[in-house]
This record gives sequence, structure tokens and C-alpha cells, in this order.
Amino acid sequence: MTGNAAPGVSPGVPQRALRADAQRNVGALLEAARAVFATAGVDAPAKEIADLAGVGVGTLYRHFPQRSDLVKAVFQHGVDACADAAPALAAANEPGAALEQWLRQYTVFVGTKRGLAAALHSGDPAYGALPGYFMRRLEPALASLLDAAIAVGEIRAGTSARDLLHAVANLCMPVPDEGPAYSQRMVALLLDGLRFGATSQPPP
Amino acid sequence: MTGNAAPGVSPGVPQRALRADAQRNVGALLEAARAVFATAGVDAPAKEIADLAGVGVGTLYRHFPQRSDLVKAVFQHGVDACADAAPALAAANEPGAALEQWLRQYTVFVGTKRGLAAALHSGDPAYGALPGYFMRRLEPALASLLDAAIAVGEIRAGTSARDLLHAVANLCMPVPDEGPAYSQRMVALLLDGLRFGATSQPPP
DNA sequence: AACTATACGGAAAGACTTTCCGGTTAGCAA
DNA sequence: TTGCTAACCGGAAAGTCTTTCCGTATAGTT
Repeated sequence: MTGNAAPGVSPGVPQRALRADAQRNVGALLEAARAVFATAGVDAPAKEIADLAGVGVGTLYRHFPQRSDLVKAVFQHGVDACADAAPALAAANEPGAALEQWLRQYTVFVGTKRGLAAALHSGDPAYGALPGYFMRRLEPALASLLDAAIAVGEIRAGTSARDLLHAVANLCMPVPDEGPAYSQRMVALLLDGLRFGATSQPPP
Repeated sequence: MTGNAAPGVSPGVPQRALRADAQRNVGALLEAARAVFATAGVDAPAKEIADLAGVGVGTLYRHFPQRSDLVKAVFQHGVDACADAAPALAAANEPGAALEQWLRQYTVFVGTKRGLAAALHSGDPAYGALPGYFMRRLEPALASLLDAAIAVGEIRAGTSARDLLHAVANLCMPVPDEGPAYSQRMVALLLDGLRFGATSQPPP
């Protein structure tokens, strides 16, 4: 074997830094894919994404050899953004408000992924690792906000971060003929249910 | 409009009886699709299904104008079979055994639908009505078995049929590199948890 | 037995993904 | 700055799958 000594990078990452134009194109492709997936779903034609990014399909397929690679990259990007937002929100807000804002952002994220959640559970091995990544990154992020809000008494204890992530994701999924506003309303409802002093009467 | 007075049939059902050969072909197609979906997933090529059924693709597309129509038909067939099996099982077995056998059959059904659950939640309006159909048929069927088993004291109360349907479906979904046996084991575990005095004796 | 509405099969058209390759360019060295 | 070359780019072409179309065959009727 050739002695290609690379620093400790994750598998799949090229050993050599990308050329500047290639870096630009990868960024443009990710951004374009995010936009197209959000409006046209994850099954949108590759050409549409390439056009929006201002590159040819050849370029798209060089950086993301399979459609699923692009989908994965966009998904991980979104998960990372959500996870990384938690500390900043916690630093800038009261615990309750931080939690609320984070959930709002998370709801938007999930909402832009119609059809992606389906792909995740499709059994396609290409997506096998994503649910794990999702939980690994998001659960600690939400848990920190949740614990803080519980600690100051704004939110009642007894609901795990994991359950809440799932609940919100499911809440945002099914209903046809409903826009993102619906999801936000339902999630707000759920959050109210977590508060102390919620105004609605609990079921018997 | 032409006065095409048909008896009260559901929309989409042809008013006139199919010719005998056409009826045979529809049956063969449904059976072939069931088999192919179970082994190759719902994204298997239409030609594969047509070949197995011994017909041309033209025939397939005449009876099921879109791929999704075939998927829907197979799914509803399976749901119906599950739902209709409940009374017979209840009549021929002790309540606890009937519940156990029904859950086993349901587990197999869910297991043959890898990728279909994904399609259901894909946001594709073609499948919009299916989750509702699923619950409408299966919840009463399971509820009757569950209630009977609770009534004779074999199963503890406190778990709804709806929750159990969801739980089993989720249990059977994710894990890669695991066969149907895994699902059966997990579901058996879940069922043991519902029993009074669970003994953890492995099933035959 | 003849007739006709209905159904059949498979070729062809369309759409999308993925591969390939000749031309172009960023980054480096002198 | 100039020249060199590895890396990159774009789009045409190939491969795959869905869906349409139409000439031929047949079930059911008179």
C-alpha cells in the first residue's frame, strides 16, 4: 500500500484539502439541496439542485456520488445546527424561553424534512446510521435545556428529552393539507402541557 | 352527465364486473406484488412483479394505473387479513393465546412491509388515507382480543390497543442486520411484559 | 358460429440517476 | 510574472424504471 499518511480524520473525508472552487461548490450544493428538499421534497431531481447551485450535475455527483449522500449531508447539517444552537440559546435566555425557542427551531427543522423521515426508516442501509446520529447529537442538546428549565421550576419533570424529540417529530409529520403553522401550534400545545400552571384541565 | 346509475359502490370500483381472465390477473398481480414487496421492498421494479404474475407490464398498469395503487392495494389486503383473523382466533383459543397468535401474525405482516411504512409517512398524498385505514380496521380487532384477555385476568389492563399497535410496528422497524426472528423475539418480550406473573419462558 | 366489448402483451416514450471524458482552472515553483 | 500540472468542471451519453399506446387475442353474448 502507498504510505498515504493522513491526520486522524473520519472515514470518507478526503485527505487533501479541497481546492477553493470545489469548497465553494460543495457549500453551494448543500445550500441548494436544503432549499430544494424543503420545497420539493427529497425526491426532487438532481438537476434542479445542480441548477440552483449554479453547477453541472457532474459536479454534484463528484462530491456526492449517490443521491443519498447528499440527503445525508443535508440532514446532518441540520442536526448539527440544531444541536449547536442550544448552548447559545441557553446563555442568552431564561431557561424556559431557551427551551421554547429551541423547540421552535427544531420544529422548523423537522418540518423542512417531509419525506426525509420516511427515507430514514425506509430500511435503505444508506441511511442506517442517521437515526443514531440524530439522537446522539440532539438528545444531550435538548436534555441540557430541559434540565435547566426543570431546575428553575418552569417545566415539570418526568418527560425525557428522548421522548420529547420523538413526540415533536411525530407531531410534525402526518396531517395532510396543513402548513408549518399547524406544527408550531401543536408543539406549542405540547410545551404548554409541560409547564407548571398550564391552564387546561388535565384528563381524569 | 350521462346517467350511469351504478349501485352504491365505493369510488374507483368499476361498475361492471371484470371479465374472468381479468379477475384472475388482478389476483395474480396482488399475490405477486405481496411476495416481491416482502423480499425486495416496495421499490422493486414493476416488471419483476408482472413477470412473477405471468402477465405483461401493460396489464399491471391497466389494473393499477400507478405504482402507488398497487402498493395501496397490497397494504389494504394485509390489513384486512389481519383484522378479519381476530374473530376466528378468538373463537378457537383461550383469550391469552388468541392475543399472542394475533400479535405474531401482525408482526409478520409489519415485517413484510419494510419500506412501506416509510412510504406511508412520505407525505405523498397517494398514501394519505392509509394510516387512517390501518387504525380504523386494526384497532377494534386488537381491542377485542385485548379486552378479552384482560377480562380473564391473563393480561394486565392499562395499555390501549392503539398504543400496542404502534409499539409493535415501531419495534419491528429499525434494526439493520436483523431478520424477522428478531422482531418476533422483541414482540414476545413486550407481550410478556403485559402478562401477570410473566415467566419469561421462551415460546416454542 | 359470428360478433363485439374487453383485455392482453410488449414496444416505445419519458423521466431520472449515474458515468465518462475533453476542456478549464487553481495553486505552486521558478 | 510565467508556466506547469493535478484537480475540477460541465454536459452529453448510458442505464434503469415508470407509464403510455396500440395491434392482436379472447370471453361472453346473440
